[in-house]
Amino acid sequence: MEYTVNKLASMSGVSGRTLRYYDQIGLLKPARINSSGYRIYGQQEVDLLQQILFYRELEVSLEDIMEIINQPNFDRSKALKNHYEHLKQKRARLDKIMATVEKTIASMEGGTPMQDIEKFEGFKEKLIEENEQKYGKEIREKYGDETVEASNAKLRGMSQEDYDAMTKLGEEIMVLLEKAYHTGDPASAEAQLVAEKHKEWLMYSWSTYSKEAHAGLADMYVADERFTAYYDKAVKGGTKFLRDAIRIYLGLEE
Amino acid sequence: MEYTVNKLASMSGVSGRTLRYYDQIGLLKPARINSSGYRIYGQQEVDLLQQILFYRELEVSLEDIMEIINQPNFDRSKALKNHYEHLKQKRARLDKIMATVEKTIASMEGGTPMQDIEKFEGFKEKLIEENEQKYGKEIREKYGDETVEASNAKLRGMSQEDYDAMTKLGEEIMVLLEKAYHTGDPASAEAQLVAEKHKEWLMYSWSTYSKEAHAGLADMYVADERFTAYYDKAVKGGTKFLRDAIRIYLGLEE
DNA sequence: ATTGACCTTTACGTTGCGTAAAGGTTTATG
DNA sequence: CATAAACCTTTACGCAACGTAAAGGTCAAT
Repeated sequence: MEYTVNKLASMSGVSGRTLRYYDQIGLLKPARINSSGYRIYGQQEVDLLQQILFYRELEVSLEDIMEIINQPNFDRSKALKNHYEHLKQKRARLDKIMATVEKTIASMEGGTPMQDIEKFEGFKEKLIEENEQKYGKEIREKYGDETVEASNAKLRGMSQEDYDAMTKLGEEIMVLLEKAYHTGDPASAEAQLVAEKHKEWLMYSWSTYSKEAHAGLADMYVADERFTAYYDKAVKGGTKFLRDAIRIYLGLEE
Repeated sequence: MEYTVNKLASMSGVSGRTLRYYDQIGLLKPARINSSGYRIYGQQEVDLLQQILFYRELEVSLEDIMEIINQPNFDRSKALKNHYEHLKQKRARLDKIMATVEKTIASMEGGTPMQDIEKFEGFKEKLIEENEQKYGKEIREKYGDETVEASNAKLRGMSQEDYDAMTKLGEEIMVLLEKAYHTGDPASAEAQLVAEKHKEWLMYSWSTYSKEAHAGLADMYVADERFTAYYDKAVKGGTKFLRDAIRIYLGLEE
């Protein structure tokens, strides 16, 4: 039995375009081309197409399918295990997304305005990243992954009330920072108050607090333009001023 | 505070290209363009970008995000619920795929050659579809969804042994069909044997058997070119011959 | 004045086809 | 037997959300 494109197409449930495309990329060539230029497929091609569609169903890319079917002694088992890991990651990601969407819907039904939710989520992610930047590089080795993960977990699981309090504290810090900045002295009472509030603010997210971690974070604020931009919203140069105040507050300088 | 593209980019963790693209599609326009043609973003745009990225994280398409952020009284809750259903379907599909991959790997480790597995899966799907075509249209209403689902489940859960037996029987039918065809008579003993074997073959997949369903399936074979092509592999015209034999076997004709 | 670090626009590549458009071939019908 | 209907062909743009040059202005510093 021989089939033209659309015959094979309707037999197998794919489109004619798909078969021409498979021919084009060399995935499935017709058995021969007749005198009028028509593609003619035979039984072998039907079987091969079955194989291809099997892998395609599993979301294997056409490129990978080519490897699988073209190399006779290809390690299919290894390839599939590899593919399985991909799928697993994909599902884990999907699960996380779905959880967030669920939580978001719940918050909305609870009356929280959408804007706040977005900010909340966006901010939490930023904080986690902040943590990651600080801890990730130095502290992960020093204190182990558990400290970091615990901190991230604390953040992710933070209640709306805590978040509100934290946000308020954060805004307060910005106001106080601007005032303190105008004293011109990071050792001033005003500046030291900001440093203390900043520590308080940190406690919302950090599972454990240490002076060196706090000082390190302050340094990172100055080094990382994202944080510089954030604290400079209060006053230009505010980030550096904050760092100095913190270092004095921690007794690292005078 | 004002930011150029790459400033905002490194602040928010996206690329400059992304911001230019968002500008291009009208998702996020800069606050203004300076005299040199540079894009300048302000605080409002930073906040808006935060919002956009929040939804992007949830795998909402940029097109949908535009709707969400551009229409002030847009029903975000409804949109998110809708989106959640999408994600649910996606995960269900992923789960099915992963189950198949797992089963495939297990079979391979059990020593089953890959070819057989592929054929097995491909064939099962074909059978399920076959069931669906017949049952889906007529029987779902008559006998209810349960009959159909039971049948599909029976197929999907079929053991390798049953499958092998079924395959063998299927091949036997093809051979017998060709022989019977040459008698020229669908009422001949040979043809009636084919019809009986075909019923036997069906029993592997059907949860319940009825004459009318069998006759209906035979009609569908003739009507659907995929099945016509399949049975005509034995002999050209074999499908029609098979249908006639079955109808006589069932006592619907003489 | 030149270098280097920015910025700009234009445009092709990615994945797996869908969907015309323009034109030759085969089959069915009047 | 002519012509229409039903096939087949190739070429090529479109899709989502950017990545990645390429070619060329602008700005700050040396």
